[in-house]
Amino acid sequence: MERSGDGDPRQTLRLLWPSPQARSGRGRPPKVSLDKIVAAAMALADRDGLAAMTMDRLAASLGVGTMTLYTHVPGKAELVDLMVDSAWRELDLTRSGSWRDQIEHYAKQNMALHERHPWLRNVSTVRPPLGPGLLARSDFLLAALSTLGLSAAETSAASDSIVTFVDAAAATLAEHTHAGRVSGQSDEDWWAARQVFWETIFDPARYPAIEQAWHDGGFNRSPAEAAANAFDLGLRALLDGIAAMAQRVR
Amino acid sequence: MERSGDGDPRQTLRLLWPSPQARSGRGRPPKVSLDKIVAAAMALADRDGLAAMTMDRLAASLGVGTMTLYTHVPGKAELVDLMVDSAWRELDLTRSGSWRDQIEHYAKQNMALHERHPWLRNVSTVRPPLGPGLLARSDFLLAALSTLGLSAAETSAASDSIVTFVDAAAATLAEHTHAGRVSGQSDEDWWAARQVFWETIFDPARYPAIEQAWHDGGFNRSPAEAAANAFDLGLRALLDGIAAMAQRVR
DNA sequence: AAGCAATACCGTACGATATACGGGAAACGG
DNA sequence: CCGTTTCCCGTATATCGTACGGTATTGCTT
Repeated sequence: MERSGDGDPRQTLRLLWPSPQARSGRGRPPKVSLDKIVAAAMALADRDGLAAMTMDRLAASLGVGTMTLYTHVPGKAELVDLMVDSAWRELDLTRSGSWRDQIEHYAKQNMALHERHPWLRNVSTVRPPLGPGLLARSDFLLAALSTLGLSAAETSAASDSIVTFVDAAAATLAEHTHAGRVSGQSDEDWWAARQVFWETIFDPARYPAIEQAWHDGGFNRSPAEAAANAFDLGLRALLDGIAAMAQRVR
Repeated sequence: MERSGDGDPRQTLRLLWPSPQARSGRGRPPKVSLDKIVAAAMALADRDGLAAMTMDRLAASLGVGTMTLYTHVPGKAELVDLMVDSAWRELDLTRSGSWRDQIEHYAKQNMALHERHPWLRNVSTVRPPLGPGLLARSDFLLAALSTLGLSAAETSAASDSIVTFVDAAAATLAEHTHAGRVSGQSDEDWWAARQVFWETIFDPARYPAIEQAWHDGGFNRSPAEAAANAFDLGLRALLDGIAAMAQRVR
């Protein structure tokens, strides 16, 4: 599969930041609005996965003809961009507590977001749409980190690294939590394959460190628990490291 | 859009770990081998992007009929799985120096890998194919981290968190380094949109922290440089944090 | 030498998908 | 009532992945 999103960025921008031009009143009144299309697309992707979100099905779920969608959106890629920014706008970015509390709050919110919208992990996070959702997130993180006394470049890099880690970890965690419920691929197959792999194929002699970790109980947890632990430990370590850098500056 | 990879995991396993059954000699001799198909697919994706790697074009590049590919591979998803593991097998995992040196070596190798195979960022890293490449990587990381004296669960979580961060950061960096050279989307558009955005749309009053960071020169660097800085700083912080955890255990 | 079994090759056809095109319908102002 | 504007949507096309079934080429057996 490819990645979704990343339509013509100029088109996407125009849709994300609509100029407040009032409708002239002339012409046929719309049956659907852009907002409703995006909302319906998200609902469809939430329920059946991103692959099932086809223009045909989306139009049907709105009770309109397929080509009607193209009066409101230049193409599917731009629509996915809008879905992504709309999702980000759901984040509760209330500020409270120390910078660290704020970052951890962001991490939790991000987890919940991926839980609600599992399709987010199927959309590339590189070169995201420059919408209000993304900007609000950046603003939140930069504000939280700016209290640390790092240089502007370091603050920016720290923010980016947090975004990178948290997004990736949340996506992984959501994948395992949802456990293929919707992912378009039967989870039983995956588990069966995993079983077969460990019992039949895995060669302990060739991968001693893995064997050792297994023996020491490092893999006793379910994949979902393991992902959650990796999320927690990684975030803690990352923030500890950033805090230490700030300490050094003072 | 969508993500590639994630074919039937059982089929993929069978292909990743071929049993050493010698060909009987009977039957028509193959014109192509699985290895050649995977190599050609990677070359095609390297040059023209993953979206351009269609079964038709792949077959043509091998001088074979399209359906011939299906004698060697159950489907495209499985083929992408094989490409991914094959890419990971390119990592040079020579061990030398401290645990930290080893992790940093891994990070550099991973960067180079994404540089060579930009399409990797379009393939989901969740639930990766359990092939030799993935196992070698896990073994390398677990071995490096096992010297720290953490518990087995912590070691495993630390390894996972490093994988999460490094993969995501390397993918982001490669995206910006390649600068749309091949990504299937003209980079000029993106830059133009970015320009327009900052000059026309961005509202400083609404996003004070971003405005402040901009004013302080936090965005003076190119996106590629910024991504590289985020990679460096994030990895440093993450490893500092893990080292501190290990310190505390002793 | 002739038949047979096994294996690989591949042309054709089908269903799914995004979307270009162009005509038709509904509202408004004049 | 007519022209203009805006939106709706049926039809058609190009691109994919791949199911199906027939064909070609080899070694083995007799």
